[in-house]
Amino acid sequence: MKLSDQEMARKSKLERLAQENIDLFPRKVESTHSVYEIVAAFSSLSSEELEKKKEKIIVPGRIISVRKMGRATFFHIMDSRAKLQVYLREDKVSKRNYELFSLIDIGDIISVEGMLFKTQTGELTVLAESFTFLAKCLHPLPEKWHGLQDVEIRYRQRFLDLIMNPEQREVFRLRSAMISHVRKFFDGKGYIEVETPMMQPIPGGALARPFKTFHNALGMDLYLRIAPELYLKRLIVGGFEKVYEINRSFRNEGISSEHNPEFTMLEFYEAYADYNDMMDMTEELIQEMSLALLGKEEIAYGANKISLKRPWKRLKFKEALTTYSGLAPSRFDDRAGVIEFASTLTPEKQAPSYGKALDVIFDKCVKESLVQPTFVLNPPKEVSPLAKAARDDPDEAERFELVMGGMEIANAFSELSDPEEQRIRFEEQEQARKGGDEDAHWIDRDYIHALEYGLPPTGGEGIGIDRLVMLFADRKSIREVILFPLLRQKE
RNA sequence: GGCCCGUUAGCUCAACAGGUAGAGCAGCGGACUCUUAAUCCGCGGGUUGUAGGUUCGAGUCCUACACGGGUCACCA
Repeated sequence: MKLSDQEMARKSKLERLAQENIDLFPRKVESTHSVYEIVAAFSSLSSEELEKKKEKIIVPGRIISVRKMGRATFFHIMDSRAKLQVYLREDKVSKRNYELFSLIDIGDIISVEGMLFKTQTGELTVLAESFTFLAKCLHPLPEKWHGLQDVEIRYRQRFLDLIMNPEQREVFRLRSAMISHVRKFFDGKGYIEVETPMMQPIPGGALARPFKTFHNALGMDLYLRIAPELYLKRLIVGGFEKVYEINRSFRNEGISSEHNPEFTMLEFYEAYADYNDMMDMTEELIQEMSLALLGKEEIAYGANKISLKRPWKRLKFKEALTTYSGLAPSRFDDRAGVIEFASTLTPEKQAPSYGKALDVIFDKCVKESLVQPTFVLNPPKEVSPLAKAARDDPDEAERFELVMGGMEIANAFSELSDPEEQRIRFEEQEQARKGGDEDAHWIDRDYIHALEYGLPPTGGEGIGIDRLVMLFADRKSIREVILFPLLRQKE
């Protein structure tokens, strides 16, 4: 790897530091505060108050800017949440140490010991008495004014993105807070958090293509899970009334601004509940989350404002089709015509049936129109092999999809609990699979066996956490809310 | 996978119609003890994504490839 002139300069400074007998990789640094803690605790104090306090602090951080003026230097250090100015004077730190400081570059990590004061412009600043070298940054940092813009570098070298772009750090801080909120919410309702297999002999719980792997010792094919659903329902059979899991699922499909091959899903199941209860709980969870983390019930998403005020719109799947698809309601009576129409939307794959065709039309023509949170109720049963049939129509499923900002955020149903019907539905899926539908559900006999021990009436739901973060953080690409999104290998 | 767009110094970007690749920041040297996009003086830094082609001459035109973005398809 060829070094640039700037990298050579940094490397030679590192060597000179080594010659000065400075520990280049110290094991531990004592500190009294983080940068953020200092800013939070002392910013509001006046010069006089700081003077009186004589607070001596030791604070570590990364140098992000330097302004040298002869025998004095101002620079800023930062931590993940704040930055702090340091004032370094030759007469305070000794001539030798002041010269040593010239071996330190923007990007290096140091700790500074000194007293706090305020400059003439009122900025909280550390008057340094000494500094300790903690780590060398061997590459120049991106430009201070524009930061790092190149999306490819931002994703491939996320650490650089995080160093340079504070708003990006905030996205991931928000993501973390959202996940904490989810846990608090369910723990508070008496749910227990569980972990179910990510490697499964039969990938179930959703209609999607899996990643395949192999266990050497057992000589056994395994699949990365496409959903935790069937295992969570086994736990309901086992007697846990309320379970949730928040973790990764994997789908071997296209990558887009709404799809990453591995993504984080919240799934929760509650015995003696149905999909109506799930709707109430979803509204409550997301609305409270917004109030708690964003301080409001309305979120800005691109040019749109999304109101999370309850209750949210509830719309029958068929109504959604007739209202938003642009097709006259009467056209939906012509089953062959609907299949024909759906096929024009997906020329590479003919919709094999009426239910599938309706689903295609919903995806292509309806979803993007639903910006405000909308529960789309009762989609075709045939695309919902794990849901109970609707109470008033045997062709519909007792299921909803929550659509928001044009994206599907959640999917829930009153769980199918009749083992015999489940077996028939699996067999129908098997037929579709044989007919070339690679996404059709596999037959999971062990799951049917579990159902035979009795699954109580159960409501269950999955929420796409990444997409929810996109909405809360106002990001248009799922890669912006996943720390390390999958990219093609370079070279 | 199809189509469109992009790839120039460490970073952010210029370079008209094909005619010696530039700027700001960053870096290096110098001046400067309240600066904060510090300021002032000087200097270095490029296989223009890769490989070919057209041309007297290619960052610029053509072809292929790589990577990224967008979009459609596939898919939640």
